[in-house]
Amino acid sequence: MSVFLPLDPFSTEAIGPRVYRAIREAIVCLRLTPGQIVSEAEVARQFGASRQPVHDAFVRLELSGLLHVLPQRGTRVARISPKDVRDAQVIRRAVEAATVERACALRRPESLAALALNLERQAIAAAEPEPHAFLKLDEEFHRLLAECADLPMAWAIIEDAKSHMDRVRFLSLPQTTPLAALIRQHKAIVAGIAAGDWAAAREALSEHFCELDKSLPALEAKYPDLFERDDARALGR
Amino acid sequence: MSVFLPLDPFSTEAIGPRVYRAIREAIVCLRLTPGQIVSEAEVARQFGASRQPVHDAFVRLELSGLLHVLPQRGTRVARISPKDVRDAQVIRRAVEAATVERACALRRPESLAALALNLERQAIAAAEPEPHAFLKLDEEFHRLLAECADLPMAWAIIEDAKSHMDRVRFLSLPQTTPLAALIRQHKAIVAGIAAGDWAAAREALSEHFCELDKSLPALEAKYPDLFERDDARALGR
DNA sequence: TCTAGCCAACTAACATGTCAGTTGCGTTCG
DNA sequence: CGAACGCAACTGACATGTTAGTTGGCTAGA
Repeated sequence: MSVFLPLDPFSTEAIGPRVYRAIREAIVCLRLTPGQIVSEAEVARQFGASRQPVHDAFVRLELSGLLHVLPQRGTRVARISPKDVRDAQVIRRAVEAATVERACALRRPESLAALALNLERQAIAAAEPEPHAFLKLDEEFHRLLAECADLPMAWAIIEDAKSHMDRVRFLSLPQTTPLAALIRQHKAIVAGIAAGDWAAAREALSEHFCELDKSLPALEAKYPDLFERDDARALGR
Repeated sequence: MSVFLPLDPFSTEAIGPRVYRAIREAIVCLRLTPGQIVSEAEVARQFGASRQPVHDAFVRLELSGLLHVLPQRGTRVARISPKDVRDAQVIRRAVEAATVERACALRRPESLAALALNLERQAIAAAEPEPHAFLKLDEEFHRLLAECADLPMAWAIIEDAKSHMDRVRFLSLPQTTPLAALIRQHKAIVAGIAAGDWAAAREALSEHFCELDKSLPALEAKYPDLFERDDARALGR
């Protein structure tokens, strides 16, 4: 049993992007452990593909900061770096605020309808014991926000920042913030956009980012091996 | 005579990153024309390297939106897209504002000293007829800002956004904004950070972004072939 | 003249071969 | 026992071979 979701053998999509998404998903969902060593050849073997598409994926994941490639030595899944998580949050807060601001200015009816539909689905998914469906919808929600602002570049950045924050969220899944609060904030954001009320939307968004920081120190104490130490960059440990 | 700066044959740095930088620089400085077709094999030949490092560079440049790769068909230098330029500006404004805000909070003496030194050099470079030195220092200035805020992620984003804006700037080089105004804004930003006066720094920064928009329509009319048309994505043209 | 079809030449995607650098583990020598 | 050496096994970087998909031009047929 592999840590990667198997590739659909009937898909006509190129292998490269599918391998990339599969590896990324495994990292963000912590099925690839922070700090774990991975090798291009070994991962290629697991996918039944050649090293080339895996190499391309590694290049992209290194750019996102999810992998650390040490030339001629090896590659490891980036440990969770509290600084990186906080920095990603700063970036995301700035970019997503600008996104919401523009969404307020545009108020695209189709995108707002898509957001409303997504909100309904969130309410349903929140009732399930399995959090996976909700997390997927949460991702979709923020993608739709960027679409609503007609800012695809913003989504690329938010997606990257989010990946670092999501690993922490996955780590704290049992004692996570009640989903009801998140949904309430989501609804307030959409309401703000629909009303063209930037201040309200911005306020709701900024609440959305407050939770994470509090849980970080406890998690770091509980799972020290998954966290980056400020010193020591050796391959060992 | 090639559009690429030749690679230093004595460098011990890996070929990949050097090829990447050389291609990127050629695109941003418009020595590779927007819309121009490039091929991995041909570029590799020009560098005297294999296709592999060029391929890796293409992957990264496509992610930045500076290249458009059409699978099995070809790759072309992205035309200047007014929407992309404006979107990049929105992103950069948001991220760089957050950067300056944090720089104001940190007020790192070493980074401020480096900024001060850079400002002096800008004043000297502004006197030269050749704008290249100044543009290099401008790039350095914004990198130092991110360093001052201890936000390396922000610099990666700003660098990407900047590349799209810089192509427009290169296009308008003769009738560009007087450098004196830019330097004045730079000084105001640094003064604001040094004083911990976020409002002042933010104000100076936002002036910094006002120039570009005005020149876009005229440039688009003057060089229609270098600009993205909203329709038509065919390889021809 | 126009059209349909074939084909050569190109592309990037994918696969694999080769290389230099790194590492860790034995072994050998002090 | 411990330090130094050497070697085998690994890594990703780089090189190159192979393939499928696209394109544009030529030609055969109307």
